[in-house]
Amino acid sequence: MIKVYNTLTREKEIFKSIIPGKINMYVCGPTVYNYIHIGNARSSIAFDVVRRYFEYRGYQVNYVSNFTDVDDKIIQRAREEGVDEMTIANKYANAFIEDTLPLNIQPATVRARATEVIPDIIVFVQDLIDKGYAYEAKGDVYFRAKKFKGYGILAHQDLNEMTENAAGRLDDEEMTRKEDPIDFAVWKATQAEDEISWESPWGNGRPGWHIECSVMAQKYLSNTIDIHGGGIDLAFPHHTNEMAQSEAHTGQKFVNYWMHNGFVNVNNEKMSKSLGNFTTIHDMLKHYDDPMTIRLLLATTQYRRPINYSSDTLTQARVALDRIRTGYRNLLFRLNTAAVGKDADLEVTIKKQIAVFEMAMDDDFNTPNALAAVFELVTLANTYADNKTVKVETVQYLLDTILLLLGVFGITELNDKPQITDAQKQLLAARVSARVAHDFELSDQIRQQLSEGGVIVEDTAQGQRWHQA
RNA sequence: GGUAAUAUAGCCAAGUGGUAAGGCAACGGUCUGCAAAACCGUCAUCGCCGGUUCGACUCCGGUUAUUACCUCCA
Repeated sequence: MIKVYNTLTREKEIFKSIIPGKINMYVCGPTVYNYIHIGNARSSIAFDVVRRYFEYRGYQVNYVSNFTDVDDKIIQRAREEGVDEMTIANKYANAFIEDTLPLNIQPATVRARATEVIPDIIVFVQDLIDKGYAYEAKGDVYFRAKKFKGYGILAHQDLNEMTENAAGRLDDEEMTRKEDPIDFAVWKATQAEDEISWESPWGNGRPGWHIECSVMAQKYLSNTIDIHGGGIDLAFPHHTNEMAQSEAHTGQKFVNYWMHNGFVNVNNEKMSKSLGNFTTIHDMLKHYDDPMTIRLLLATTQYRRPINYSSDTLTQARVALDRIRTGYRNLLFRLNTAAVGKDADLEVTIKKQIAVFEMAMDDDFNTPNALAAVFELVTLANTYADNKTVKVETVQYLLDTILLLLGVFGITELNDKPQITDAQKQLLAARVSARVAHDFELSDQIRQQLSEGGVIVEDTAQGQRWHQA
């Protein structure tokens, strides 16, 4: 029984999919006008973990995410760089794909793009007009927010105050177009001749922000979807508006479970493109060669909580991951010297930790508690590996279990295939001989030499063990 | 101003009405030719003030601080 915190109800609810065994989820992807930063990555990773856990639990997950590839910021960026909008959009959409690959984020089942669904958007908007939920004004089309019952409840905002706030921001010209300051654009008239645009019943224009997600969620999933995810900042206005549009359009509930991840902070301030205090994944990957550390770092905090990003927390995550890898390797080394059979008692203990892991993840994806269970298994692995005799089936079971559970966090490789030179192989062999001969001076010297070449040698009761630094 | 969230050891971070998981760091042991790795042990009374309760860190009220959202933003 999996419980999911639903932003709409502000409660953890028992999860039940519409179709048994299958899940339709939509996660808001980036507006592609810049490289993604760690905050954006957190969102992708948080929902990747959600997806992987559902898959671990046996669900078939249909995961749709989008690129919003037409938008004010893209147009502005194109202006600044003197290129057309699609050049910008394609560049950063590709960068997103490149940057998320090393982070081991599974590709969406469908990766949709706003510009690919313009005809669907136009149909959608026309329907809103036909139903009286939207109106055209000088080429723009606005949604009558107050006509939609319950507008604003997702973000728990007071309608009157929202209206006041909105009014304060609008200029006179906008006020004359909008019936109500709180109304939002579902279609925007083209502002300049050279701007990207599509023909529509309301003249040349482009989609407003929000509408693309409503359209794509419906087109690639269904009228009612199980889960809709995104950063907490999207609760308002983005998801609020999506919900209003979609439900006005279909007359059905749009989303059963709204999930929102917390922010990544830097110095206790949110990391954001507008504040300029962001570290892009693109840059980070250039200077940091162990992207799995990011995945572990994010797993140490529950997805709804804010997380502070710093070199300290990153280092701690790196060390923690090393501990897991070392334990895994230590046990893996015993595979060579394991006896046939299994240790039934230990397997019972392992199963207990699996249960702890699952209980934690069932509770709204409590990765910190789940991770604690993994660490218990690592300690078990190290302790077991220290035994005089170990049984091959149990060693393998423990190895498989650690990898299986970490796989839910997207950490799917713990022992990168070591690559050593023939010379290093010979040195390792020579060192074994030296130790047999009790020539410690020579063996220490060889160990030093290997270490300089990045091969770390350790001596155990079962002989010489080595790994790459 | 409105609406929320958060406040737990040096750091990161879970958690329950009955005396605080896990990781990092630190300290002390064990093992080891040495080293490394590992294992064992030690290390907090939960922002502040009240209240409810036999008992609260866990509920209620207040207070302080921090952060976020209130149409750029994951």
